[in-house]
Amino acid sequence: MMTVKDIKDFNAAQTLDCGQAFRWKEQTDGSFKGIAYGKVVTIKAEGSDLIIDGTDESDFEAIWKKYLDLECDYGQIRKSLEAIHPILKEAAAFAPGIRILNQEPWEALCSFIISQNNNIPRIKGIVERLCRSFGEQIDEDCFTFPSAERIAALEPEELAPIRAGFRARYIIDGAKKVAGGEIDLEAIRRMEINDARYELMKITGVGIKVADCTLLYGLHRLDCFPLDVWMKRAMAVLFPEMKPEDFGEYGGIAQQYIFHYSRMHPELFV
DNA sequence: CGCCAGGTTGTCG
DNA sequence: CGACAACATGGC
Repeated sequence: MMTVKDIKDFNAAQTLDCGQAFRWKEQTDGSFKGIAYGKVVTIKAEGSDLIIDGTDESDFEAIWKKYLDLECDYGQIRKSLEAIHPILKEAAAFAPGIRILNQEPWEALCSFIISQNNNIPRIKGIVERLCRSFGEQIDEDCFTFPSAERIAALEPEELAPIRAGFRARYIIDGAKKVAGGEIDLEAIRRMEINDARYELMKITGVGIKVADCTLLYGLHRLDCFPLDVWMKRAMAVLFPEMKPEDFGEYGGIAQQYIFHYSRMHPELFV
């Protein structure tokens, strides 16, 4: 158990249930239980403190501090974003505790391949079955996200039980290219943004949007601004005069504020 | 039943 | 080049 005192600009629900990650489950007490980097933890806020159950100082320093992006000054970033547009200011004020997670790159890539033409509850279900079927069991009812190597060895029919539909062969193609070294996610992390996109789009089933989600959520490229159906609506209705690049080096964080704000206010788009 | 969901692909004109 | 159906699956 670890307590992080006096934490600012972080809210577990806003961060873990805003559509950037698909494996965190809200518990009856309002905490969130999840798995990353092979470890299971439960995260909750108590007043201005952040409590992480199932970890210790060493794992916190090695994993969770980075995973939750606690080293980044979101107060400062939010202030700079708020100056860009009044509606962005409103969206940021609506969920000021959102942070962009540092997810495992392959998990982010695979999860967003699954996300295409799909809805969030069903994405969560497919990811859950994927982990339960092919991940490593950590404890009762807890499984890791299966490695690219594990998935690369499967035939499409073996993925049928997770009910990913037409995405099954995309998942396997991605796994083969990552496991085989044809695509080096850590090298992509440091590439110029368009080269990075081009590399990821060598995978069948990865277009610009899945590439940008992988870059933002898996490789922490905060300037990536993924445009899904919600963001396209939001841009057309709320920011008609703006383009993604106008949101600057922290556009990805702006995108997450806007995405969450839009999903919580569907009446804006009827 | 038809439409939609954090899209992408292949195929037309 | 741009438009558009098809792609599995499940909820409404």
